Amino acid sequence: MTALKPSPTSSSAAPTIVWLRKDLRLADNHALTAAATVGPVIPVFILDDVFETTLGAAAKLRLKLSLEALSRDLAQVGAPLTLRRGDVLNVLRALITETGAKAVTWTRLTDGAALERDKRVKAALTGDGVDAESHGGFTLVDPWTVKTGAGNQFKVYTPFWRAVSIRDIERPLPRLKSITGVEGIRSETLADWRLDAEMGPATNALASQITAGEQAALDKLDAFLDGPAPRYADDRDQMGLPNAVTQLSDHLAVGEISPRTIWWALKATGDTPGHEAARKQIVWRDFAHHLLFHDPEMETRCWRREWEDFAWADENDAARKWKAGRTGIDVVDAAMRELWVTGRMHNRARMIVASVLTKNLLVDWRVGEAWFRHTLIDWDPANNAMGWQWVAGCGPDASPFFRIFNPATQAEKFDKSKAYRRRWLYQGEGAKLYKAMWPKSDVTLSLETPPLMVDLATTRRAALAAWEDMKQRRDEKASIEESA
DNA sequence: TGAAATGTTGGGGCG
DNA sequence: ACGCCCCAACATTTC
Repeated sequence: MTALKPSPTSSSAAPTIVWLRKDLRLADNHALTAAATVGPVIPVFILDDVFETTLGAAAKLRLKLSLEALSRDLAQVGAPLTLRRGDVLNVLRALITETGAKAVTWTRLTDGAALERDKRVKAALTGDGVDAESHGGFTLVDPWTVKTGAGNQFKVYTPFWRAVSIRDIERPLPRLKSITGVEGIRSETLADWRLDAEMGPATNALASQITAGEQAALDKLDAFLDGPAPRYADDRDQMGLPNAVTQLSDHLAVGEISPRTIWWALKATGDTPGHEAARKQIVWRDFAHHLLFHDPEMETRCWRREWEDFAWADENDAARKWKAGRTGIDVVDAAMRELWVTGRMHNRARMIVASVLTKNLLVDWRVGEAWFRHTLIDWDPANNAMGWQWVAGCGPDASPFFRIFNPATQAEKFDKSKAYRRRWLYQGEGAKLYKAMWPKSDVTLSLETPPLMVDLATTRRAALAAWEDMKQRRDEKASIEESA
């Protein structure tokens, strides 16, 4: 992480390639600023296997919209975005040959797939004699720098929050107003990438629900600070108040806004319980990346490994009904439609639907994780894996399996006015959007909901029994090992 | 960032 | 006035 030095041998410095990935912004972008400070810049986005295989259908569409916005923004400040598809190392080496670039910068990612790739790229470029330099900023703090008093990783959120909140969080860098670019670099065409292909006929409907780009993110942040921020601690759980939350999750996922920008904007504008609750949410995101960094298998394996023995069901008919929003549990079906139509879901609703899938339906959390990955525009590897495991009971923090949400009780508490359910069910605005998106679906826009697919009290008891079973098998296994 | 079951308490109706 | 019972409200424990 040494600072780039201007080339000592020529007055016109060699260009620097800025390899953009999930930092699609001009403000508080250390990789971009470091490069722009020393000479001409070649911003490049490379569509590689990691993007192609990790992103779901909705996230790919979201990425497309973000790249459109970034492309406009970069052209406006003088350094047009280059698009290339292929193996990252091949693309970077080709660009270096074409342009005589001497350095590559990027913003670090620490999830498993990206980390593997980036290590390989850094080693190879360094071997080539190219200055390869990674920068922080995707999270508030680098995941490996937060340690307990004993020097270990954190496994519980609250102490992690305390440790992060007393740290000196870096102040965001100002937005770059002018960047020296390089002329005549071949770029592929975004449309050719067909990033909307997987959304199929729902593409336009979903796109109409998205406001992409750095400016949109900053506008939403301002709107939040000017309005609901002081009441956020109480109102954030109210599913019928979509404007009580920041709505920044999809912007964060592609890096159109940095968490440090949000952190310092909250610090600067208020000291209410609402402002603190919002900062806590940003730190949850850091916590997720902290956990994933220390357990790179967390996306596919239970964080508490002993939970691999739990008798989860694989994809089944119950799971398919859950995905389709046909469970007969009104708040669940409403939430699953919100997910389809907007590519997002209220945080409280995410916990409720996840609890129903993993506990009342006893379906493997990975089925839900995969569905969210497919449908969320704000999909993030760490947030998604942590969230699902947290609810399923096999994840971190004090969330034992017997914390089983009662959807009816949750709806009564967090959708008392029924505004959320009305919006997404029956004749609500959201329900109409859903119907327009899936004209051939069997969803009727009537007051009728399907019958409850399961009895909540019975399935609750069954889930607790399954948990007892797992514990018993674990104990038996332990005693066999002991006697052996 | 549960929910249900169980335990405790205290006020009021009533004999 | 007093004890008894009922039960709502709240607290604690258990799953």
